Amino acid sequence: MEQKRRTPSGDAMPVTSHDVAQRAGVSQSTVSRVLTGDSAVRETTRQRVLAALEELNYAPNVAARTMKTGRTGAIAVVISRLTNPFYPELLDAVSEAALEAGLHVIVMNAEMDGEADAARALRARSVDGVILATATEESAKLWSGYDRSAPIVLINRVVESLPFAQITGDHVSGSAEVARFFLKHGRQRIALITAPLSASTTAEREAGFLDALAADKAPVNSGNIMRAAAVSHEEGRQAMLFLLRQPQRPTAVFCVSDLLAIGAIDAARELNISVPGDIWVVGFDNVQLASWGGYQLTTVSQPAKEMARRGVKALLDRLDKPRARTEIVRLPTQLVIRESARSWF
Amino acid sequence: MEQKRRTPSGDAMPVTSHDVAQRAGVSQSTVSRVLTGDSAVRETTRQRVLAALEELNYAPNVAARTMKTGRTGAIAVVISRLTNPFYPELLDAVSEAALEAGLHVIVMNAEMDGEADAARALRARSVDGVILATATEESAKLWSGYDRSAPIVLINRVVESLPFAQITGDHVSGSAEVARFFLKHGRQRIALITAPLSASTTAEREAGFLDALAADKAPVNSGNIMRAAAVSHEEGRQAMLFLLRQPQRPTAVFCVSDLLAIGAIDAARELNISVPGDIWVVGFDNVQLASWGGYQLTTVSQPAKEMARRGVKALLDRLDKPRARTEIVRLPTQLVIRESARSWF
DNA sequence: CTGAAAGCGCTAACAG
DNA sequence: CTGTTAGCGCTTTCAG
Repeated sequence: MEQKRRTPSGDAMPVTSHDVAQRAGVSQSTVSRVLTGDSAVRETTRQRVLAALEELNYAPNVAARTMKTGRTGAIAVVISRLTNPFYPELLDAVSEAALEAGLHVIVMNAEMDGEADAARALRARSVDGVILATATEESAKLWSGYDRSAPIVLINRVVESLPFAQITGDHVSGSAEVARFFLKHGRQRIALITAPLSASTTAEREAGFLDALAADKAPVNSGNIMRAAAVSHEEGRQAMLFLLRQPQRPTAVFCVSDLLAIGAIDAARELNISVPGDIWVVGFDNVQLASWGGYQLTTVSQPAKEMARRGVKALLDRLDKPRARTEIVRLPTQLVIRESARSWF
Repeated sequence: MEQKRRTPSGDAMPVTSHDVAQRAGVSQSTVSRVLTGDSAVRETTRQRVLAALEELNYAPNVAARTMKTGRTGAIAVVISRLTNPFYPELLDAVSEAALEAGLHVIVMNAEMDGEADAARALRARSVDGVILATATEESAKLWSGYDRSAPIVLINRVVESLPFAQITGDHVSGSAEVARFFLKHGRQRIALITAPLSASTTAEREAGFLDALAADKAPVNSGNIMRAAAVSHEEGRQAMLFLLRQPQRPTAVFCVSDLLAIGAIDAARELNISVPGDIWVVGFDNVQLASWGGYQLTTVSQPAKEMARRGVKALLDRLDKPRARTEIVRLPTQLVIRESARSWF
């Protein structure tokens, strides 16, 4: 057994490829060759190196490798607080896809200046690329220094003015489907609980819904459009309380997010108003919770897994061939009918 | 305006401290001094460097800095899939605490070999430390090479055989409180929905509950102890369906996790059995969802924020003074009474 | 106070 | 096939 190298204070020094080389009786570069595996090494020496690697429990110093290769093996994912249950699902999906590609995921919080942090990380080369899950028009100036060849991808939300690859759901048609669903079942007084327009997802869902209704000569009464200050359970609840206390209360409400819809259902519950007996409630996202007995929410499902998978893939493509063209992809969405909005015959 | 350096293929080269030095008319080491700020620099030259820094939009290369300083500015957090809503809340809290400390968070998925990945990252020096949120006895061998001075901290779950700092909740007394709550309100037939014992949280909650009942001469009938194969809505639901179909069904159930409890409530709902009229249901964690109208879950609250804050602090302490002693801290928990288990007088 | 110079550990030419 | 060598960009002595 060799003597471990030690600092003056007695700490064990980390094992370097030099230590491995010494132990295997080869040069340091041969160790490197075995590690990277792209250059031919005689099988017997390879075995010797492999053995030394194992015995010393060696792991290459990532910082040193990064300096040479320019690759860190990590990507930043900028996402909102995880209080909206759609985001954990999306983050999980991104993590899984990244893991498959051998990449580490650094999470940055959009509400805590995460986008600026990600921009800094990219310039500092501490990540190979960035996935923006919650970009807004506000983001545009932050990324103005980058062109389509930059390793940046948007998922979930879209920002048309940005030149990067973008993967989102087809929110317009998903919401239009909700509108037609209401009309087909003769819902007369229709309401909308929406959110700030800064998120493209919200804007598209709102437009898709309202336009489809207007196209059918059934425009929504402007008094029935509630714009929540944020996407949260409490905001959905408050908006619904307001709607339900009107003299002529609506008979169907579309909420641009499941979280708002769940707050809305809870508001109805508080007032002893039956969902769907007295009022239908529909959400958007199809989070896990939407399928559980407490809510049984009719909603539009978004392909979060697919979005994540494609986002990571687009990022990897960009790293390999920066000049390939970028595009905005819209994945199909689908109405999922459950108890919160359905007819019984 | 200076010429940007370019690669042969025409890409803009990243700005280095050399570029900044040249522009400011000083040596590269002076730029470094200004950057690190620990060495005195004449104010006028400092200003000149600062200006150049700004103009070139410089960001120091993290890999190069890491090589010199040994610090990466990132920590790994190993956590389970985010499908149990307690974990996003915990991760959010950790992220926030880490951000405050100027650290990036790399998320690793315990179910996808995240612990091994974290161990590798630590040896590769791609992270400064590791927070294990979902460690089990299984983890022990992975970390056997490390002693108390290693930058590793456990939060949420505890593994006694590990020598690291550990921050958890007082699950035993929280669960005992549930037991006494049941007894005080005369609940006779008491059941438990628990989970695999590999998680210390589960083991402690289970023991705390059962021991408190036994101490009061009200031991739980072994037929009323359901051990779910995993912590999920579906497992909670199935366990509850079984309990409710017994001839003498229980009048109170404690679930070792809110997610199980929510599944249990949904099972009761399916069978038209009233909660809390026919049966009380209590969970553990106090996730956000527990307070919403669809479940109104009585549960034991855990200080996730505090756990995260302390975990990050413990890690930072370890980095600064590796020899300080480690300990297992148990933060207080608290019964939160809501509709799923309460009496009306 | 400032510049010159030595490496951190690795990869990738370049010579044998 | 293998060893020698030159840096990657930064921090930190060491000399002025």
